[in-house]
Amino acid sequence: MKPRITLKNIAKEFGVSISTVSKALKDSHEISEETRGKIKAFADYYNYKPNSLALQLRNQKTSVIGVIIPEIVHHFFSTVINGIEQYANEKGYNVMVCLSNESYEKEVSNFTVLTNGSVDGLIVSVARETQENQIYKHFDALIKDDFPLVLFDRIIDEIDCDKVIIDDIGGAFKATNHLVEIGAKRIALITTQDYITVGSLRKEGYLKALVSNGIGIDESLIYKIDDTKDLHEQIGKIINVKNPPDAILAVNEIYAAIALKASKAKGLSIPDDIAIIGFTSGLISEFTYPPLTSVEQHGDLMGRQAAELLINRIESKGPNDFQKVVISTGLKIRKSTLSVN
Amino acid sequence: MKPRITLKNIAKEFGVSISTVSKALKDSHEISEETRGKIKAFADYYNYKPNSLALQLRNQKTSVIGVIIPEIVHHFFSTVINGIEQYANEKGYNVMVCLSNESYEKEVSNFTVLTNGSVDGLIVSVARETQENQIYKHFDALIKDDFPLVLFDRIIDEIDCDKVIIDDIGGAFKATNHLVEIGAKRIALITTQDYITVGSLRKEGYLKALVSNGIGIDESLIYKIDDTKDLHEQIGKIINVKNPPDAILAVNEIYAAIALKASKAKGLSIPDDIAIIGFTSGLISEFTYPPLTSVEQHGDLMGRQAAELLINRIESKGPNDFQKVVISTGLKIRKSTLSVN
DNA sequence: AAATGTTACGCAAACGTTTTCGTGTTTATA
DNA sequence: TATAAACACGAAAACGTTTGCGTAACATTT
Repeated sequence: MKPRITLKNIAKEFGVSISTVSKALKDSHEISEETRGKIKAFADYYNYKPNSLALQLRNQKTSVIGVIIPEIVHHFFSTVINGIEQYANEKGYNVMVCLSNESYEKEVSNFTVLTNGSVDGLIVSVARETQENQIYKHFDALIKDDFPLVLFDRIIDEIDCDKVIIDDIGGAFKATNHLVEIGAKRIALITTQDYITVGSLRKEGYLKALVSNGIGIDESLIYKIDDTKDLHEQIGKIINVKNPPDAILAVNEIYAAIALKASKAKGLSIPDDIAIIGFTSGLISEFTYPPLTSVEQHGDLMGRQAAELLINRIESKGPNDFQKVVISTGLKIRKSTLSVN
Repeated sequence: MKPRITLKNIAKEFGVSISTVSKALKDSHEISEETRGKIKAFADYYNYKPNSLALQLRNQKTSVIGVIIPEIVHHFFSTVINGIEQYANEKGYNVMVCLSNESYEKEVSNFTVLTNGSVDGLIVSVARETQENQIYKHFDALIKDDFPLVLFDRIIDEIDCDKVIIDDIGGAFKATNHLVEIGAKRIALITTQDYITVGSLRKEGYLKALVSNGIGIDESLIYKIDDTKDLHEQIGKIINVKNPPDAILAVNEIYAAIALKASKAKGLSIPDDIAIIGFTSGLISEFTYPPLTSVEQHGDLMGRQAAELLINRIESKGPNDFQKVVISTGLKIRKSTLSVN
């Protein structure tokens, strides 16, 4: 790569000082019209652009936001990034994305790299392993230094910072209510392991709805999927019993789609024999047969919110109280809960 | 935010020079065991970490890779980013993601920001608008300076740099052949506007397969979708005619899924009345009913390749010839082309 | 006793920029 | 004609780091 042209180069070219060049390029009245013209023409011709590293160092500001997420090949997270990027860009920030791959170690290493001055603030969704082990040292270090930090979706209550979450309880509540309304009696919940906060929150909403409808809680209808094992097998077992549930609430799109597939394979009719709702963020629900009723998560909005909180934090002088923003969900009703009759 | 601790702080604390501190922290033998110990303990206690901006400026290296893609809420692109991130990380690089949103202007502005010293190299998939207008000034500027650049998927032939592409021709060829093999006579192609390179390459493979099978080319079976208009309407028109095609090759998953939906709505049986194949990168194809046979694109691999080419370019001294790597596709056969009979 | 070697540190340049504060020269004012 | 502005520029510090070189003070060798 050719070395980039610098102020020093230009200065040498005209036998003037670096500061003269700098001022000339900034149209300072301190520099004569003549000198200014020459320098600007030259700089323009050689496509001079100030080295942003130097500027960042001098201004003690990078205008970069770091984002650490568990994975990127996941529709929900990409919509969030999209939202972050949109808002950040409007405000003149760039986005640096790092993946933890659900690993604690990787998350910590991302923290170390990003908080060494490369970014002005951090937006994080916690890795599964971190949630599992509950080791938050890397967060504590940031908090102690008042480093701008926003957690989203997979948050940690103990950490004192701005947070953005989906209204998981409300979403599951609405969905479960809907299932009750269409006549379901034995509503199964397909969820994640307990340490995944969103999983347990959705379970909470599910339980709340059952209670408020006077339906008894049947623990045997709550299935906790292990994401590291075969999904089709685990979910198949829920459907392939003598007396399967008459409705299913799945905490994500994949679980719901697999349950749908398994139900059809067993010859059950949907929604008449079994109604299915999934939390969603992707396009699958729309294209299954029948299409899946789903709890919509508005990842874009979540990303925008997170970015807004972070940038406010970065640019604010005084200490403000930390906020916890809740993004409400929508229930998109499709054929998997809508009897044609 | 609390100001971060620097070498200068530590130096002042112990009344030594900055260089002494720097050397002590690097375990230099030039510094006495005693001084070294004190300094390291202090630095450790206050969690000193060298400011990476300063290092980047000094070393003239950021260890950051810039990635510019048209959109991120797109399964294919997220898999590519995933691949890039994986490989980059293995090599000690970080990834900065920018979105062009298919806009020429945004792409240019991303170029400007990223090439001002923030990144060591750039991986780009060209925005639709740029392909449409064929204005490549921003690329030319980079090429002239030998700035490390890799194009992927949506590439520009005229630009002299490393490139990674999907074997679009081969993929479409294989898919079309498969359709012929299962007995299709009137194979429609649902593709994009011509200026989208991948679209026209896939069309090329489609045509090649027809020719090699001695099937006449019927231009009226080639449908060019306008992404800015209603997809369901445009694709519906293809199916809802007296004599619809008996097979469809769609250049992406969404087109294929919509065609499938429209066919079912019309009461056509799949694959017996109409067989469907889509290029894919997402999960939709797996969960439609029936599941869609698809041309798999291996975005992860593509990302890894792009990152590898770029990092080699960044780290290589002498000028090497530019490479064009072709990632081959797979044909995943599912029920949409597999008659149950 | 002189020469040499070792130890333990500091100085200063370099990366590229901005900006404050001089300062020498010219021009305008009293 | 002396004095004050106005003009046009340069020096240097600052952001935080690394590193080659210089050098005192002390230790060892011949």
